[in-house]
Amino acid sequence: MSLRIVFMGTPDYAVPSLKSLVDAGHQVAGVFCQPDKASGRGKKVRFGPVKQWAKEHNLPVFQPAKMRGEGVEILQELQPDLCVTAAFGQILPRAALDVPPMGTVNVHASLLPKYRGSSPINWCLINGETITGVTTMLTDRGVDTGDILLKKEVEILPEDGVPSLTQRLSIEGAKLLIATIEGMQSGAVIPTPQDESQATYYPMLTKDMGRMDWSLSAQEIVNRIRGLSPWPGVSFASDIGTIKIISAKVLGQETSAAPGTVLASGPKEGLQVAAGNGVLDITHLQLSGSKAMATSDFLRGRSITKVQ
RNA sequence: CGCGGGGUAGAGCAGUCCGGUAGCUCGUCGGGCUCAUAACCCGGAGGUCGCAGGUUCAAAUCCUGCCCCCGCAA
Repeated sequence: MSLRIVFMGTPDYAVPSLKSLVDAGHQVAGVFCQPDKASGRGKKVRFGPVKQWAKEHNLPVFQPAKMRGEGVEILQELQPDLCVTAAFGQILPRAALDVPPMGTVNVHASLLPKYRGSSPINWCLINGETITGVTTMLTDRGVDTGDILLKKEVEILPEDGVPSLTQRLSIEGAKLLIATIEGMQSGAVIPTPQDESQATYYPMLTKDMGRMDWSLSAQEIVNRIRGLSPWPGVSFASDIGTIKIISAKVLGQETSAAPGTVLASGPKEGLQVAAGNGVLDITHLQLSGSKAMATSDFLRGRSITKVQ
């Protein structure tokens, strides 16, 4: 049976879920996303991915600055059976949660109750997890604390960064969402409270998390590079300016050199730096103001002798 | 008008302020040396200096307009 649904989401991660609702034949009565912000070079206003997609498919878009008040009024007028959220970026007030009779389903990019919070994908990578997943849950007043509906595991590949993992999770999330709604309608899906003793919460990322700490092990540094890409990234100061690491790997050797010591730097050797444990081989980097490139290319025209 | 960096050989850069022979590292091609090499030596090829116009005896360099790329900030 087709439902009348209001969708709330903003970035790329949310698009497949929205699309799956439309493809499944549900009536998407409205799409909420964060207000447009002047962004990018030149301060141009550009639409977020969800708004873009919604516009292209002639779905009504609403962008209240705050859900409380104005947003809730719009929601009430839309009279949805169900609300679906996916990386919406706003916490819904109780008045909004009270609107849809069937509740508000959130598509969260982790295996709840682990990795609650706004940046689960980043944190999984930072912590070096090998398995993550997506969870559908009934939103309550806490952050990612509602009853669980369905979960699906997703493997994290060694070469995964935030963009690639986000893409796979968003697709799995979209499938899980459809299965969840079907299950709710048939009664096959039973909301299950989260095990609070297993819960973990991770905060939003901040810019200063991207500062390099050479005392970490090479593997930990690699994990951070993966989990903090593309923003804020991991960067360090060098004798020629601030350098952001695009990708790096752990070199299979030990060193007694102090963390932060440049062990090799050249077009052929690449850039090898001693970490707290092991050696970091920086394979792709980007000098501030310049574009990203392979380290071997970069070192044809520049040389790095010191890092901090 | 948010701030800023950049476009020069296949790649990455210097040269531009102060106009005057197109330079460096790597790659590539040929030759040499070595038990050997991400080693070394010798030699060569390869560039409308982003595009268009202007100034000049002379423009990568100075002036004007345009195109494209990137960092910060948000």
